[in-house]
Parts: sequence; structure tokens; C-alpha cells
Amino acid sequence: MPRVTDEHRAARREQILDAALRRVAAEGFHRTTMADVIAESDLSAGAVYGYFRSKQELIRAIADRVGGVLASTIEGLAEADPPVPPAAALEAVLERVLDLAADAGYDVPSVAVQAWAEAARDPEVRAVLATKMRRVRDSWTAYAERARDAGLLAPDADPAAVGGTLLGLMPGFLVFRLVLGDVTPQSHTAGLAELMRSP
Amino acid sequence: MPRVTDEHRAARREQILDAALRRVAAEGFHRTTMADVIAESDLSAGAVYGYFRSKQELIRAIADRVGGVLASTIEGLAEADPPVPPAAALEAVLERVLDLAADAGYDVPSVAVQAWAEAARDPEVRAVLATKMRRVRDSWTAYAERARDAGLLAPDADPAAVGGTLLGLMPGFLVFRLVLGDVTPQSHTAGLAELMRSP
Amino acid sequence: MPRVTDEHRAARREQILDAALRRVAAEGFHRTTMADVIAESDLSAGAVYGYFRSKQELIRAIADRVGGVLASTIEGLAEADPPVPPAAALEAVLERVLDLAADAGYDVPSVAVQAWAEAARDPEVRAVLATKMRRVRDSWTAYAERARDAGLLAPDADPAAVGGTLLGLMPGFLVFRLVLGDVTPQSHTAGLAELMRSP
Amino acid sequence: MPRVTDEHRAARREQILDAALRRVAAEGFHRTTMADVIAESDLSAGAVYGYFRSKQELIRAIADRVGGVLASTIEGLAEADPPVPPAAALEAVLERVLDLAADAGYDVPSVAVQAWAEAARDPEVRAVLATKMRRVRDSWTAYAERARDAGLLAPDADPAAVGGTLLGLMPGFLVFRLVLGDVTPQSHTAGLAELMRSP
DNA sequence: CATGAATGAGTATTCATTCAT
DNA sequence: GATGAATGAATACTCATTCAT
Repeated sequence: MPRVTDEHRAARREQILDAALRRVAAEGFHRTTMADVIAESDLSAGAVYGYFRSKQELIRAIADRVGGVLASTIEGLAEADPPVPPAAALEAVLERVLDLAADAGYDVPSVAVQAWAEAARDPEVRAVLATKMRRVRDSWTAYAERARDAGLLAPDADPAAVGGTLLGLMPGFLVFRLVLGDVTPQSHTAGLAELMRSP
Repeated sequence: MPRVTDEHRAARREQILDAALRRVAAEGFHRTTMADVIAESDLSAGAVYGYFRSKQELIRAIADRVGGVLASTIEGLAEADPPVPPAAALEAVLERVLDLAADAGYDVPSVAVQAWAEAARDPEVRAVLATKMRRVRDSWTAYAERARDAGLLAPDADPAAVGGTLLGLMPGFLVFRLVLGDVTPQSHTAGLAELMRSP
Repeated sequence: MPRVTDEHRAARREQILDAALRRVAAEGFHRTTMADVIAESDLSAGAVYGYFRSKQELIRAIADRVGGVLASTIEGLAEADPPVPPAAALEAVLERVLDLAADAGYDVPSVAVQAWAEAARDPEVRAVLATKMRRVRDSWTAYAERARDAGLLAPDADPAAVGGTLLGLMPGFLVFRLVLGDVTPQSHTAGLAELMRSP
Repeated sequence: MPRVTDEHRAARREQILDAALRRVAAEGFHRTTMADVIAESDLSAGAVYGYFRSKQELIRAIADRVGGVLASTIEGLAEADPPVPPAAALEAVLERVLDLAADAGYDVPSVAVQAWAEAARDPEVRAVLATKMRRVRDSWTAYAERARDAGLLAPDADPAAVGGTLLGLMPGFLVFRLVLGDVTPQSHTAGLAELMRSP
């Protein structure tokens, strides 16, 4: 019955990953020890190492997971029909990102920032995050195309450029939240609407 | 002879901080050991600990330094007169941030991202970065006021909101550079210009 | 199979404690490094720290052990029946304390003096030693009662006072042995017999 | 003017020794750092090392000082005329030892116990203490002779044995004070009087 | 001579990882 | 497979001592 075993394996992996995400969200990558993860996952050291060959591999899996969660969230929203104006679209995405923390049971933005820092050191983390980011950028580009076609942007606007800028506002949102704590989806996108009203 | 002594102390602190910045830019905070910093600084362990009481204090000093360098850079540019349009202003700032790496002798953006991650764990790092970020936000807000008065923004545009959005694009620039490697000041600000042309 | 595990744990603890006692008897608490203990115990650093969370905890365990060994020794003898005269009783105890060094494989008196010095600094060591000392004092008091009832002391003698004085001669014996090296159980108790012959 | 210089040197030595005694009484030998002593003495590192070539030499000087203080105290009292009974003589000495702490400005008994522990490791400390102890033992022996001649002891009592026993009660007094905290000169000597009343 | 900045060997402790049971 | 005791290299930090100024 390989299927049961596979399901079992997948469930165990999930269990470990969830435990690790909770600890990393709370403590960061380098203050989270494997012993922490092992204790939080209610498994043995041997078991954890049966699913992740090293801490680095676990870190990569975490980066993959967090990148994936953010990407899926954004993709889903950017495809909404009919398209809403850019500032509203971005606001909706940021709103949804905040909801994620509650849904996931751990602080998604905090782990995302940890993952960026790790990308500076580990090319594999960088590659994992790059894949997800490109996916999201494409998604925003598709949104920009549809927005342009719907007359929300200039007819000759470059969708890729617009997509990049919109996505480019998300890291700032997460960092400001983390450091300043005084930004909201509304406040962070209000300026964009103002800029679009420029003469 | 307090003057000589004070200058000497300041120079030594600088020497250590520079060494640490170089290592942290290359390896990140937690892969940089105190032994690395000690070797790179050409001082002894005791000497380094005479200037920084712990690794954490050194990390805070690094966060302060990097935050300060970025803040000064941006402030200087945002005060240029006469004001240029937002996208051009931002582009100039991002351009200057890239130059910093060459000037400073270490990868400023990489250290900045490390510092954000550390802010998630250390409230003192958070406080240090928050102070700098507020300074820069105010600086951008002042810019937005001047841009509005110069007719570059809608007459009733909210300078604070515009300032927040412009600053909010910078973390994204650094993160995309780090992870994707394919963004330039031009590409990152092009979308903003497009959005401002919206109907 | 908790029983096997518990026994195993106890045996390992003993192994480490024995190693530490040997080193401390030879070098004192603060010249004995954890590396010394680790080497002497034939275990790894991690293993040792799995049984004792810190050097201080190990020191407390040593104080407890040495205090316990001395206490048990004295208790056993003080309960001998029929009771012997005080000077002879004390002499027997001091004799037995000297034998301990040979039996235990390390210099018990030396470690005891170290423990007293440590008690000056660590309240927990103080508490551990206090418990043992009270036990022994009670034991001597019980002896004094029996000696009084056997007509070896004045009928209205205060057993607690006598017990305190008899126990009070033991530290002096250990200190003189350590510093002067020229005392024996006989010489140390001879004066007591003389004093009891006073007119 | 060598005399002024010598006095000056002696005063400086005293200043350092006093500072060290205060710190050692409070923290013990091995938790007192040379930096502590230097700070407490209000001198520079170089100055302190000009008077004591090493920490070990300072420790020996402390042992010498504390041993000397205790010896002088006891000698003075044991020579009182006419002699008092042994228990009263001992009580007076213990009383005086307690006063020392107040007079000296630091906890003399605590330092004495530290010194005994150090004697286990350093032969020079051992030699220093041995000299003082012999002096005191002789002093007590002289007392015993006089007490015997005054009819306070049996006419054929051995003064050396009696002296050894009386001195032998002092370490116990200091240790019990340190560890149990519930002994007084009265309580510690009461049992001796009881024993001397034996049938 | 005095200073105190600098030295650097030494110390306690941690933690990713393995492997005998 | 699963366990968790054991490993040991690595790490942050200390402190007695020196010596250039």
C-alpha cells in the first residue's frame, strides 16, 4: 500500500514544516534550533532527519512554503474579474496577506523577511524565492494587461513595468509593518492613488 | 588629553564596525562569527569586546550604521531643488543606493535586508531602524510637499501618503535585486511613471 | 523500559560526578575546567551537559555528594551501641573520615573545604550543606543523649550543646590536616579528654 | 628620601590589599577579578602589578593578612591574666573574631574559609597559614599551661593537647556561622562547659 | 614612573547531526 | 522504521598580564 505510506509521509513532512514555521516566525531562522523544531513537532530527532536531511534543507522548505503561500494569495486576487483600479487591487492583496497570518497560525510576513535575508546567503533559497516572485510578477503583469484593456491604465502602458511596481510595493509594506508597525493596506496604497491623480 | 583619546576610540570603533560590515555583507549576521570580525579588524578579541560588549550590541551598531547611511543618502537627494517628478526622484535615489555599495566597500543592500530580519527578533534593532525610517519618510513627505507646490502632483495631494508610497518602493527594489537580480532603478520606477499617466 | 533507562541515567550521572570529584579533589573547584571533567569522565561535552546543566550545578552536586558522604559516615558511628565516651566517639569518627579518602578514591576532606568556601558564594551550596550539617548535628545530639543516659555525661547535660561542640571539632580537624598536616584523630581528641578530667 | 618612598609604597600596598580583601570577602577568590581589585583600589592596572606581581601573589598576601589578623586577635586574648576557664576563654575569642568583621570593614571569616580552600591548592598559601596557625596554637598552649597552673585544669593535663582542642573549635565556629548561620560564641562553647562537668 | 588599551590563550556552553538499540 | 543519547567542533566571551606612550 504505497499510497497510504506516501500520504503518511506527506502528513509527517507537513507536521514538521508547520512546527518549524511556528518557531521560525517567533524566533527567526538562526535562533530556532533543530531541538526546538523537534520538540514542537512532537517527533524524535531521527524522525525529523528522516524528512529533512539538514537544517538548511528545512530552511529551504520553509522559504518555499512561505513564498508559495504569498504567491498563491496574490495570484488568486490579481485574476479577479472585472479588474479594479491598481491602488484598490494592491490594497486588497495587502489585506489578504494580513489575513494569512491569522489563517496560517504564524506570522507569515516575519518569515518572509527572514527568507529574504537567507536568500542573501544561500543560492538555493534565492532560487526558490526567485521562482515564486517571477510567478507573482507575471500574475501582476497579467492584471496590468487586463486593467489597461479595461481602460484603467493608459492604452500604451507597459503591463510588465506596472506589474513590477505594484509587486514592488509589497516588500515595503511588510518591512514597514515589522519595523514601524503603523502602516495599513489603506495607508500604504493611498499614496499610489494620489500619484495617479497627478496633473 | 581627552581629545586624542576620544578620537582614537572613535577610530577603533570605526575600524571594528567596518570589519564587521564587510563580513556581515558577505556572510550575513549569523554566519559571521566574532572570530571573523576579530580577524578582519586586525585587533584582538579583548579589544573588540572593549568597544562592543556583545555580538548583539555590534549587530545593533551595524543596523544603526546601515540605516543611517541609507537615510542620509535619501535625505540629501530628496531635498534637491527644483524638485523633479516622483518617478525620476525615486530613480535617482535608487541609483545612489547602488553607488553606496561601491563607495562603502561592502554590499549595503544586503546588510539592510539582514537588519530587517534582525528587527523581527530584537526590539532594539527595531527601534534603531524605526528612527531612521521615520526620518526618511519625513524627508519624502517634505519632497512631496515641494513637488505638489511645484505642480508635479495634484494640488490637494496628501504629501505624507505620497511620501510613504515612494519610500515603500525601496525595500522592494533591494529585495528584487537580491533575489531576482534583474531590476534596475529604471525598470523599478518605470511602472510608477506609467501609472501616473493613467486616464 | 523506563527502569533500564533510569538506571542508565543514574549510572552516567555517577560516572560524571566521580570524574568531577577526582578532579576537584586534586585541583579545587575553579582550577578544574569542564574540559577536565569531560576528559576524566570519558564522555563528550554534550553528554556531560545533558546531565548537569552548568558547572555551577555540577559543583552543587559535588557539595551534596561530599556532604552526604560525611553525614552518612558520622551518623552510622554515632549510633553505635553501647555509647563510648565523647573523646573516643569523636576519635572513631575522625578515623573513619580519613578512611573515606581511601574508600572513595579521592580526597574527601579537601573537597569538603572547597565546598565550604563555595558556600560563601552560592546560596544553593549553602543550603545543601546546611541540610547535611543539621542532620549530623542531630545525630550527635542523639549520641549525647544516649551518652548522658549511660552516665558518660552529667545527668543534666544539654545534649544539643554537647552535640554541637563535638561536631564543631570536625572542621578544625580537616583544616589542620590540610594546612598543618600534623594532626591525627588521637592528637585532635586528646585535649578533649584532658578537658573532661578538669577539676 | 627613601623613607617617604617606603612609606608611600607601604600605603599603596595597603590600599590594594584592602580593596582586594573587600572584594574577596564579597565574591571569593576566583570570582574576584584583577579588574575588580583595580577598580576598587582606585589605581591603574600597571600600579597594582607594580606591587603584586600576579594574582596568586595577591592571594597569598590576603591569606597572610587574614591569618595574621586572626592570630593577633587570639594571641592578645589568650594572654589575659588571670586566666579564665577554657569555655569562657574560647567564648571571648570567638566574640572578638566576630567584632573583627565590623572593625576590618569586610567579612574576615569568609576570607579565612576561602584561604583554607586555597591552601589545598597552593603550597605557599598553605605555608603562610601554617605559620600563623602554629603561632596561635602555641599561644593556646601557653594559655593552657597558665590555666593548669591556676587550677583550672587537671594538674597533669597536657597543655599542647588542650591548646589544640581549643583552637580546633574555631574553624567549626566559622564554618557553622557561614553555612548554618545559627551559632553564637555562647552556643558554640556551651557544650564544652557541659563536657567539662562530666562525671 | 604611571597609565590603561591591547593582548590572546583559555572557558563554559551550544547545537546540528549520527547511530546503536 | 523509530528513538533519543551521545557526539564534538564551533562559539561567544573573559581576564590575567603586558608594554607603548
